[in-house]
Order: sequence, then C-alpha cells, then structure tokens
Amino acid sequence: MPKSAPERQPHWKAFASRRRDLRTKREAVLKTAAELFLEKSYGRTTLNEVAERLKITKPALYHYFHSKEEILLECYRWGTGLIEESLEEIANSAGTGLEKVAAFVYSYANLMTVNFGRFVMRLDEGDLSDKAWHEVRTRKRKIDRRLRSFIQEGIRDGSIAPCDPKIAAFSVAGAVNWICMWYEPEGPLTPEEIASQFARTLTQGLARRKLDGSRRTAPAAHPAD
Amino acid sequence: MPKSAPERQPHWKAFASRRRDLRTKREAVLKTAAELFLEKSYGRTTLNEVAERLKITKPALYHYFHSKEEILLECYRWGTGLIEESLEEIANSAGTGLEKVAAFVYSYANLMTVNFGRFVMRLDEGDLSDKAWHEVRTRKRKIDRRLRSFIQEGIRDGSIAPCDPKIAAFSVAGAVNWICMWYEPEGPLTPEEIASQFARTLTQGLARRKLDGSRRTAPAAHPAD
DNA sequence: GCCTTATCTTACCCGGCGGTAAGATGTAAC
DNA sequence: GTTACATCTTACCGCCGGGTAAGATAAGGC
Repeated sequence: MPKSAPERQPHWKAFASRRRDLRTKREAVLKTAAELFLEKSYGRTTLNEVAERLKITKPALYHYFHSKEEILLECYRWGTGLIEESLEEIANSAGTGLEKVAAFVYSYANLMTVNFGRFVMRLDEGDLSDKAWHEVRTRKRKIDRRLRSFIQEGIRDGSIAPCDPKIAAFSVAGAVNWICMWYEPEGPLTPEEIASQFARTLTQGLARRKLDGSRRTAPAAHPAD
Repeated sequence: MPKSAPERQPHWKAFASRRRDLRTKREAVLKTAAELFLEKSYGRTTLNEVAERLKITKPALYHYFHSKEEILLECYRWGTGLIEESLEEIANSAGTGLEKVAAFVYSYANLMTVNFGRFVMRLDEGDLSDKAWHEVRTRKRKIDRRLRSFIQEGIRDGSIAPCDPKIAAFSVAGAVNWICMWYEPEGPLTPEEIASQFARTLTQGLARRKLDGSRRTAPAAHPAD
C-alpha cells in the first residue's frame, strides 16, 4: 500500500498550464474537493470554492465531472478502495483471529487519519443519490463483514472470548470510525500513537483473559513494526 | 431521569387547536424538527417540511423561534441536557472508577438510541454559528471530561489497567457515539441489548486482567438490572 | 503557419429556501 | 358582544448555488 506522502504541493499546480493531462487534473479536483468536504462538509462546500482553490473557474470543473455529486461519489470510491486494499492484505495474512483484528484496527485507524480514508466515514451518505448510495453502502458493508469474520475466526480458534460478533464488530469499528470525527492532522496525537493504542485497548477487550500468571504480555498489537 | 416514553402521539396534535399553549407547541416543533434532522440532516431539511409535518405553514414557526438555527441549537441544548443529567447521577454514585465507566457506557449507549441523545452526536456542528458552536462544544467537552475523570479514578483505585486516559476515553466514547450512526428504532437490536453488551465489552478492555484464577466473573456491566 | 480540438472564461438561467410583510381568524377576558 | 391580542396564512422578496450556453484561447499534430 503506497504510503500517501505528505504532499505539500498545492493541487492547483496541476492547472497551472493548459497542457492536456486529464488524469492528474481529475485527481487534483478530487483531492481539493475532498479537502474542502472534510473542512466544511459537502453541503456547505461550493463548486466555486473548489474551483477557486484550484485557481480556475467553476464551469471548468464540468470538463472533468458531470455534477457535484459525481465528485462526491468518486471520492467515496477512492476512499473505500484504499480501505479494501488494506483489508485484503490482512485477510490473506497468517495469524489468529485476534491478531487479524489487531491488524485491522491498527491499519484502519491509520487510514482514518488520511484524507480519503476519513472521508468515507465522515461524510454524510445522505448527500448521495439512491443509486450511488447503494453502491457506497455495499462497499461499506463489505468492510464491516470483514471485521466480523475476523472476530468469528478468533472465536473459533480460541483467541477471542465468546461474544456476539455483530455487536462486537459494531463496537470495535465504531471506536475506530469515530477517529475521523476528532482527529486533526495538526493536533498533538500522531497517527502511529493512536493506531497502536487503539489496537491494544480494543483487542484486550476482546482477548480471552488469561487465568494463569505465566503470560503477562499483551498480544501483538500490530504487524511488523 | 424520566424515561422518554414511546409517545406515539403525533406532534401535530399540539397545533390542532389554536389554544394558547406556547410551551407545548415549542416542544412539538423541536421534536418534529429533531426527527427530520435525524432522518435527513439539518441542511437537507426544509422549514416547510417541518411545518408540513405539524400541519401548519412555515411562517407560523417564526412565532416560536427566530431562525432555523435557533431550532437546531435548542435541540442541541435539550440533548446535552439529557446527557449531563444522566452523567451527574453516575458521578455522584459510589463505586470504583471501572464501575462508573461501565455505568457511563450503559447509560450513554441508551441515550444514543433516543432522539435527542442521538441528535447531539449525529448532527454536524458545522451548521451552527460561531457563538452557538462554542456553546455546544463546551457542553460536549464537559461530557468527555467526565468520562476521562472516571477512567483516571479507575486507574488510581486500581480497577482499571494503566493507560493513557485521553486515548482510552476517545476509544470508549467513540464506540458508543458511533451507535447513533447505525442504530435504528425498528431494527433487530434493542437498546437494552446494545447497552449491556457495550458496557461489558468495553470495560473488559479497560479492566485490569486478573492474573489469578480465583475471580472469574466480569465486573458489573451496569447498575441495578 | 494553420487548423482542429481540448481547455477554460464570461455571462447567464432557474429553482429552492430562509426569512418577512401584511392581513385574516380564532381565543380569551371583561 | 366587543375588544384586544395571540395565532396562523397568503403572498412575496432576495440570495445563493448548481448547472448551461456560447465564445475566447492556447496546444499540438501536420
């Protein structure tokens, strides 16, 4: 998974020249739109503002997208793509269910601190048309199912204490999802800190309590670090 | 705390007669507005729709409120009031820090299944004016501080394993807050179920793992049940 | 250089929504 | 019953934002 670099290059530079470069210009639009949507919400963001930040005018945007909503949907697709990619990796890895949950939390928490990841859970689905809504909903459900399957796996292999996987998944996913509501890039907490602490705290809640004193270390909170 | 009854009485009955009853009419407006805001978000809800559901016309609303935003703010006040009330009770009760956290989660989770409670965490603060935003923010911070203090109390009295209280509070509060994003009154999960399971799962994550096998019961998940 | 075509701008439309003006209507007090 | 006031309605304004029409401008192939 490509670590999305800090990228301090302002996106409007993609539009500095009129050279034909549809691909990167589309991406520039999506990135600035996502930024603004996260800052002010979709509804309160104007296409004029998006254009302004790119140093172009509103109608120019319509050379790259058919409507405001299409921009929104593409942002969702980008974000869910990132998440699915990351989950795929975990599902294919070896380990107990509990370890997979820990890896999920760690990885997912990190995504919640990155623009397109935050986007997916932060923005209001209600702004989508029915058709797009169903698409996004399907993709989100897939994510939740993955987590739930990790938990079930853990219950089977004994690494996780018996519980209702559905509610447990809601609980874990909720804690992580909520990160996108309070996290701010300039804040005191680093993504790394948050991710590892969450992975530890949440898995300890799921882990079967050891009844003997021989093992005092917590299960691995996250892979390869 | 008054258990908000099912109340199947439609709110428009408050406006059936023109009798002067400002108080209950104001409440009726707030209740229907809150319903709609939860269904469709603040931005996508029209004052016409609010009026329509009350079987009156839009300008009539302006006899009870000065602006759309005032309605929003009053809803926030109502909701945060409910939460604070419930927290006050817990803070004044006896018990270990862990027990208070459990009680918090149980109580708070229940609130998240009730309209004015859901409201507080579900709606976008960005729709508020600067002044109102600060007010709501202060009230929310107070809630978070309460939880954090319970956790600190638990660490001191030994009922909770050492951890960063700030991040732990974010984690617990996040899991519970997120309930308002997926809970639906007509769904299969009852508030009671959710609340007790969350209280158990989340506190087990915070509870110091017993290293001896003598004590096998989990700490009380919620008070008096 | 020239023509074609993608790119981008200026000017505009239109619908919707928060909010208001002014007046009609029912309610309560006496 | 009449007065006085709270309540509610009809009609309207003004603004803003998504989206479009039509034309200017620069790229790039030849």
